[in-house]
Amino acid sequence: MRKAQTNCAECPVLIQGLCGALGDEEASRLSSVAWRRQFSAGQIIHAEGEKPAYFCAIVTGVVKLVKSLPNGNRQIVGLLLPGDFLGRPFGQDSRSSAVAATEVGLCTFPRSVVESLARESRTLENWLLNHVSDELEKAQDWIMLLGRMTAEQRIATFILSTLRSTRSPDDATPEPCGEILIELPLSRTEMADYLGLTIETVSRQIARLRERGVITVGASRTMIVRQPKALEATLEAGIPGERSKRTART
Amino acid sequence: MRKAQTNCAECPVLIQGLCGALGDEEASRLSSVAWRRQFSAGQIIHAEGEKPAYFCAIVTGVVKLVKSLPNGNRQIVGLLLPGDFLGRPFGQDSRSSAVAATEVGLCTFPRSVVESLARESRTLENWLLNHVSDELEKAQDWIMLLGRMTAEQRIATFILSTLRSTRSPDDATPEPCGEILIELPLSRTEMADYLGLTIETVSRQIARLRERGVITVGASRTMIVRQPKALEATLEAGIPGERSKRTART
DNA sequence: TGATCCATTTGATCTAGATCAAAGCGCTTT
DNA sequence: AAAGCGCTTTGATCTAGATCAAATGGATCA
Repeated sequence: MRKAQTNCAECPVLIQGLCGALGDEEASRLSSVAWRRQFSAGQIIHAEGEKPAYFCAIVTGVVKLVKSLPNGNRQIVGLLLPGDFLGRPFGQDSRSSAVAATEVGLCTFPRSVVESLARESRTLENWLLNHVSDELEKAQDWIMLLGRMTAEQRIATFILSTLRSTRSPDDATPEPCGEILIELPLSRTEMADYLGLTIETVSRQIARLRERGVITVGASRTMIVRQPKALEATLEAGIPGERSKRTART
Repeated sequence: MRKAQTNCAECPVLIQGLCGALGDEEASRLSSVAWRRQFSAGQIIHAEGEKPAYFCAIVTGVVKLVKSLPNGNRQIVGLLLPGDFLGRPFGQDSRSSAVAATEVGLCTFPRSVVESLARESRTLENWLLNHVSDELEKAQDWIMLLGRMTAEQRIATFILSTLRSTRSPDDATPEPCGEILIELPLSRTEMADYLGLTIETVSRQIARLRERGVITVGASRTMIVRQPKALEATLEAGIPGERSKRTART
C-alpha cells in the first residue's frame, strides 16, 4: 500500500461522485485532509469486525465486501465501483471485510473530518443518505437474484451489469447490439462467491454461453459479448402460460 | 383501509423509533400532519414501480417488501417491523411493492413534509441515514443467507430472528434457555418467498425440527422453541477439519 | 526448456432441494 | 354435519447444481 498526497485535479472520477456533489468550500476542506492509497488485488483494505478509521471513496478499481460463515464459506455481499463509498458514516464496526478485487485506488479521509463535515453540511449528509439508499436497492436486487434466479440467469445478470458499468453513465447510445469487449472485475472464484454458486458451475455456464455463440471468452478476465439480447432473454425466461416455478403461486 | 387522526400519546412504538429521535418541536410538527392507516393482512400498501406519496412509520404489524420476476417467481427482499420506515426519502419510484403481512398499523406523513423537515432538521436526516444503513446491513446478512446457507440453516436463522425481535430490545435477560412461545410473522408460503425456498421445503424442515424436539408447532403461526441452542448450533455447522463446502477455498 | 504454481475447464457422480401429486386440517358457509 | 376453501403436510420422483476428481493452460521462475 502506497500513500500519496491527494491531487484532486488528477482525480477523474469523483467529479461524478462525492466531491462533485459538494460545494467548492466543502470539497477543498475535504481534499486538504485526503490521502490517496493504492492497493493491489487481494489486499485487505479492512477486516471484518474492525471499526475502520477512515472513509474511502473508490477512485479506480473494484472493492469487494466479503462475509464468511463459520464453516469457511464465503459470500461477496457487495461490490464497490469508482465513485462508491466505503465505510459506514457514524457507524460501528463493519460486519464485512473490504478486499481489493483488482488494483484499487482510494481517496481516504479521516473519520472525524467526514463526520463533522456531515454534521455541518446539508449536502454531504444528503449525498450519503442517497448513496446508501442506492446501495440498499442494489442489495435488494441481489437478494432477488440469489433467492430466485437460476445459475444461467445469475451469470447473465452479472455479465450485463458489467457491460452497463463499463459504458460511461451519460452514454446515451441506445443499446449496443454489436460486439462489446468487457473486462470482468472478478475471477471465477470471486464470481462464484458473488453469485452464490460454485466455481465449477460458473465455469460451465460460461462455457455454455460460449458454445451458443453468445460470448467469446478471451484472455484473463476479458470477454466479448456478441449477443447482449440473448443475455437479456434468459432473464425474461418463463414459458408463457406455464406455471411459475421454484415458488408458490397465489 | 381505515384512516384516523393520529394521537401520538397512544403510539407505543415510535418512542424508540423516528419520533423518539426527534426534538419535541419537530415531533409535534410531524404529528400534526400524520395520519394513522390500518391495513389487513395481504393488502397492498403500495405497488412496485409507483412513487409512494407518503412516508410511513410502521406502528404495529409486519410489512413485506416484495419483488417479482417476469416468470412469476416472487422474493421477499425485506421485512419491516414496528419502528421501521417505509418509503425512500428524496427517492424515485419504489422498485418493490409493500404488502401487509399481518394486520398493520402505519403512521403516515405526506412526502413533502418529511422532505422539507429532513432538509431543515439535522436529527431527522441523521436518523434516516442511520436507519437506511441498518437496513443495508440486514440486507447484506440476507445475501449471505441466500447465497451460502442450507435450507436448515435458513429456517433456523428465521426462527432465531423472530425470537430476538419478539423480546423487547432492552431485555437484558442473557439467553433464555427454556421454552419460548413465538408467533411467526409470515405464512409458510411467505417464509418460502423470504428464504429463497419452496413451501414444501419449508414445511419439511420445520417438521424435522419438530421431530428432533427442537420446537413444538402450535396453531396458526405459533411455535414453541424448546432448544434455541440447537438452532444456533446448526448455524455453526461445519465439521472441524473438514474442507469447506459449497464454495471455493483459497 | 522444463518445472512449479496457479486459475480454469471438463468429466463423472451425488444430493439437497425442487417438482409433481395427493392427503390432511382447520375454518367458514349452508 | 356436510361441503367448500386455503393453507399445510406428507410422499414419490426428478434435476440443477454441488461435489469429487483429473486434465488443461498460462504465467513465472530456475
